Amino acid sequence: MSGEQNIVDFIASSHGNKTHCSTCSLSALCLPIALDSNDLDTLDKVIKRGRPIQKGELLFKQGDTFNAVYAIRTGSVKTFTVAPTGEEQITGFNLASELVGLSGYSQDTYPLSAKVLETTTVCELPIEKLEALCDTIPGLRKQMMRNMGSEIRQDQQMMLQLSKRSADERLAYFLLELSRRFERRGFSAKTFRLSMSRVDISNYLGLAVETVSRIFTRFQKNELISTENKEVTLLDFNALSELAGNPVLSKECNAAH
Amino acid sequence: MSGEQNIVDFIASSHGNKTHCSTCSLSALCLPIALDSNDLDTLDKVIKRGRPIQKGELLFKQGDTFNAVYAIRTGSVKTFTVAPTGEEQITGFNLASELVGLSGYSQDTYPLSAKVLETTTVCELPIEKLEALCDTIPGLRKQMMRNMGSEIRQDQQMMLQLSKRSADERLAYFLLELSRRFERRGFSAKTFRLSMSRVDISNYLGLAVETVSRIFTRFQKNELISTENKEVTLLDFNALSELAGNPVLSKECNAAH
DNA sequence: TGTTTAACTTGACATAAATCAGTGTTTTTA
DNA sequence: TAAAAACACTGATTTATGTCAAGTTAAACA
Repeated sequence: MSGEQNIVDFIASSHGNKTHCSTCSLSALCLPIALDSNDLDTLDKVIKRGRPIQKGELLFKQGDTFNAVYAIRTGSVKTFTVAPTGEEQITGFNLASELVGLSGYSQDTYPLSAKVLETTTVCELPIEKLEALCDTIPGLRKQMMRNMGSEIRQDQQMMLQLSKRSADERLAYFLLELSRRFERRGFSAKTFRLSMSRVDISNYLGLAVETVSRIFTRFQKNELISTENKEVTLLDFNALSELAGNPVLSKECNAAH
Repeated sequence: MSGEQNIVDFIASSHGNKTHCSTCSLSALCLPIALDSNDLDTLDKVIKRGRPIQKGELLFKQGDTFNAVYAIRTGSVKTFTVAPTGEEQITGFNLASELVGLSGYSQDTYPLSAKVLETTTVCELPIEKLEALCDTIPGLRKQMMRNMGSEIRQDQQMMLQLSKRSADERLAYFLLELSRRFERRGFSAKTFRLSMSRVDISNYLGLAVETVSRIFTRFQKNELISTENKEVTLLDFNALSELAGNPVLSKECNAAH
C-alpha cells in the first residue's frame, strides 16, 4: 500500500536536520496543487517550524489576534469555542496534514481555541506572509479557498449529524470519519488510537459522556468494534456504515482490510 | 436612522433600468471593501442580473457543477443538504446582501441546494470570472476569504446551538439572530416577517415542528414575543437574550426600540 | 368566491438520552 | 512507587422532546 510508504518517507524526512515542503510527504494532502519549485521555495521560506508542542498546550486562543494558520505535521489538535455562558463546544479534531485556524479570516481574531491532544509538531504559516503569497501565487489562493470550502461543507455535515441522528448513529459516523482520514494518511483504517478523551468525543457529538461510554460497550457486545483503552478496531464496516447513514453498496465492502 | 435611508436608495436604484454595484446601497454589506471605481466597474461587468426568481425555485442543486456564487438583492433563500438516506438538513437562511454558494469551492459541485423562500432577485457571480478577478484585485480575494471565514464561524456557532441548547434557547437564538440581521439592513429589529415555514425553522433548529409551535405559543403567553402568522414582534429583548445565552449587560438594553 | 390543500396548533403518550450516584481503572505527579 | 487525580464504565431514575392523532386556520387555486 503506497500510503504506508508515504509515512516512512515522512519520518525519514522529518528526522533530518531540516524539513522542507519539497521533501515532506504530507504535502500531497496539505497542498495538493502544482507549484513549481520556485513557488514551493518561496512558500517554504515563509513557514516557521517550531519545537514540538506538549499535550494540553494551546496553538491559539479564542480572541487572540489572527496571525497564523497552522498545518499539522504530527500529532492532533482539537478546536473549540467557548460561549459567553462558559459552555465549551468542540468544533473539530485535526490530524496530520490538516490546516487549523482558517476561521480566523472572518475577523481579526480567532473565533475559537486550538488545543493539542498529544505531543504535536506544526508548520506555522504567518498570515501576513501567506496573504502576500496568495496574491502572487494564484494556485495557492485557490487551494486556500478550497480548504475553507471543505471546512464549511464538513461543519454543515456535522449540523446534520447533531440535529437528525441518534446517539448510535453519531458515534458510528465519528468512528468511520476518523477511519477514513487515517487511511488517507497511510495508517490503518481498521485499527487506530483515539487521541481524544471520551469527554471530548461526547462534547463533539452533543451527547453525555455516559451515553458515549454505554455505546462503546454495546458496539463491542454486538461485535461492531473492539477496544483496548484508546485503541479501537473497527470489526464490521458494513454495519457501522449503515448506522452512519451511508447505505451499504451491496457487495463485500467489508472485504478490504 | 441611516439604515432606512439606505433602503430608499436601494429601491430607487433598483427601479431604474440598470443596476450597478456603484449605486446599490447594499454594496456596503455585500462588498465592504475599498475598490476604486475602475475595479468596481470591472466587477460590475462580470455580474449577471436576472429576472426575479419565484418562490420554491432553486438557485442551484446539490451536485450541480459549481459555476457561480450568488449575492441576494431582495428576498430570501434557504440552503439545505440531503443525506444519502434522504433526510434534509437546512444549513442556513440568507437575506439580502448575503452570499450563497461559497461552499462550492470545496469541490467542483455544490454540496448543498439553495431554494428561494419568496420572490427573490440575485446578482450572479460566474465563478470563472470571479476567480480571475480575485487574482487581479487583492482586496476582492481578501473579502471572499473573509466571507468564507464568517460562514465557518457561523456554522460552528450553530453546532453549539444544536448540541448544547434546549429547544427554548434555540428558538430565542434564532429570533435574535434574524432580528440582528434585519436591523443591519435597515429594517426593524423589533418586528419582521418570517419568510420560512415553521417546518423549515424546526428543521434548521433540529426540533420537531410541534415543539417549535408550542414554544411560539409559550413565548407569546410569557410576553416575550407576539405573532400574527408569519409576522413576529420581539417584546422582551432582555429575556430573549438571556435565553439565547448572551448574559444581559446590566442596564436598559431593552430601551432601544 | 368557495373549495381544496397545506400549514399550524394542541393534547396525550412514548422514549431516547440526560442526570444522579457510585465503582473501577488508568494516567499523572510527587 | 505510592497517592492523587483524571478518566471510564454501569445502574437507577427523571425529563425534555419526539411521535401520534386530531382539530383549526390560512393559503392556494380553480
